[in-house]
Amino acid sequence: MVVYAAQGDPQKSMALLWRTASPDTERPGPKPGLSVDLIVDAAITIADAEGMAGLSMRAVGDRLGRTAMALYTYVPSKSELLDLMYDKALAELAGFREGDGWRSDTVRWANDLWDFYLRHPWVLQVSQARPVLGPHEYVVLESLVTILRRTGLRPVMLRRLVSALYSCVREPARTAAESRLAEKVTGQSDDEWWYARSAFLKEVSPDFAERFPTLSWMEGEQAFRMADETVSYLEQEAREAFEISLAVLLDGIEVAMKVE
Amino acid sequence: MVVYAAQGDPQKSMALLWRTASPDTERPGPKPGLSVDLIVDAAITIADAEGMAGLSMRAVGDRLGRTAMALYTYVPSKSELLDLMYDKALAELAGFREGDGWRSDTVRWANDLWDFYLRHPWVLQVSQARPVLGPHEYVVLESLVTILRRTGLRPVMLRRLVSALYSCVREPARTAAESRLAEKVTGQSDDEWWYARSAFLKEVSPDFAERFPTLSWMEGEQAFRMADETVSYLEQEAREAFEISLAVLLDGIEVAMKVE
DNA sequence: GACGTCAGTTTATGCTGTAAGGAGTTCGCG
DNA sequence: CGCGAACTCCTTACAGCATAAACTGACGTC
Repeated sequence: MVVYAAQGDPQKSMALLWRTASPDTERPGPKPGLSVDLIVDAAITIADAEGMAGLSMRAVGDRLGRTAMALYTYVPSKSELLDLMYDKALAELAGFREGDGWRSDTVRWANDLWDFYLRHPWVLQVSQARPVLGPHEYVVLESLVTILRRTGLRPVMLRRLVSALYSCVREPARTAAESRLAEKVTGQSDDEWWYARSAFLKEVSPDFAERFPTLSWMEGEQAFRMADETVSYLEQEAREAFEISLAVLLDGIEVAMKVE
Repeated sequence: MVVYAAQGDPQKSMALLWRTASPDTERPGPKPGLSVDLIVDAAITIADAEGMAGLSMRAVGDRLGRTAMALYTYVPSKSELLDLMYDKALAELAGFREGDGWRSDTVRWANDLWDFYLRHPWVLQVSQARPVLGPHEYVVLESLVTILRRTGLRPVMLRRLVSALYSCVREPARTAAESRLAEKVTGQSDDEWWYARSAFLKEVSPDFAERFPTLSWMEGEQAFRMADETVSYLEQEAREAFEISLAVLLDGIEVAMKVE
């Protein structure tokens, strides 16, 4: 399921994301036993392990030895919590350093992003429409734009390339990430799953080769689903789609540089 | 939220998807008042209008004048229903006819897919890991492979290109689709939303320009968010990302053709 | 008319996010 | 010191979700 950015008071959301609140003077009442960061960390741990479907306020509370309602002291709603999780996770990508040239740097940036998405598959379920406007989103963006600025292309073009680069990482990463999660949750590997299904495919459509001749031709010549031992065939395909899209996009940038 | 393919008995799922059941002899008991197709159509109508979040078994039942439980006579579970919805919606793309050349055909194919995703945004929430193995998925795939076969590229390369092409449509389409849905659900346009947020962005990070100099440079030179009247700025950007990715990918294919 | 089969309903269970209200702790102020 | 305000955290409650289980009543065949 897709999760949209929090719909609450924008001022408070932004203050929480950028951590500009905290007067932190001595105040009456019992000392806080939790903190926003503790809660966000617990939530990220759960989401990494169980996926977005396993992330409930009760689950986060349990992990911290509290009830679900205790969290609402620190965080106004689940959707704000998700924004905070998203931003905090992105902090992992904040350490990017520029290297030799724009092309190799872009490849490195894209690979870091790919790895990040596979570490935190749930991040891909946070909607990009109405994006989370947290600090680390901008840090990651700043890294990429800094790299690409060296191409000398104009800002208009750059903005489009940024979107295109994100696309070519995100979509295949989503497939790969969902594939891993499905294996964890169902206990069945992709390859097993595919093997079971494809048997029934022949049963249910015995004339498959006549109905889909070109498709059958394309699939027919491949070495038969020789998956590597640790990574499913489907995930390998996703990875290849990512690499080819990226390579072609980078070639396209070089062409654009010569034209301008 | 992402929705995974049905986990039930694979044989029954496949039979339902490919409609190979229906002995349809005269049987005792009351005449069925509904049918799988009626249910699937109702569900698609709801999902188109309200998004995946608005799609519940109760909602589908209500629309057909039945209770939620009545649906279970026809469909084993909600997740099977989703598979059926997915496949039936895809049937809209089944009429593709080949035209002049592989390049223009691919552009047309990609544009059809883009329009399709914007008509049925929820389709993008159906996971591609463990894909729905329904007939129309294969029809669409067959169309694309038939087009690309004319490039003369080898099957291994073709398979990668197919993935890459899907990626470059799906990810930006997802952003555009979610943007439209967010407008419908929240009643606030993307542009209004952005305007409200960006005000607080300056408040919460007054040193934005110093922290993110390159980003500020890139954004600074643009004509200030002059959105067209019907389509939000964010959606325009998504559309541009799609077009540029596609163009670059097609150029890449032409290069590959010369190399082989 | 009895019996088996099936459409569709009602009821119930265990989830979800979160609103409302209350209990108990700790501070500043008089 | 004592009081009230502020604060954390809890219990309870509600609406909505998918769906299991048991039931009702309609229909065809014997």
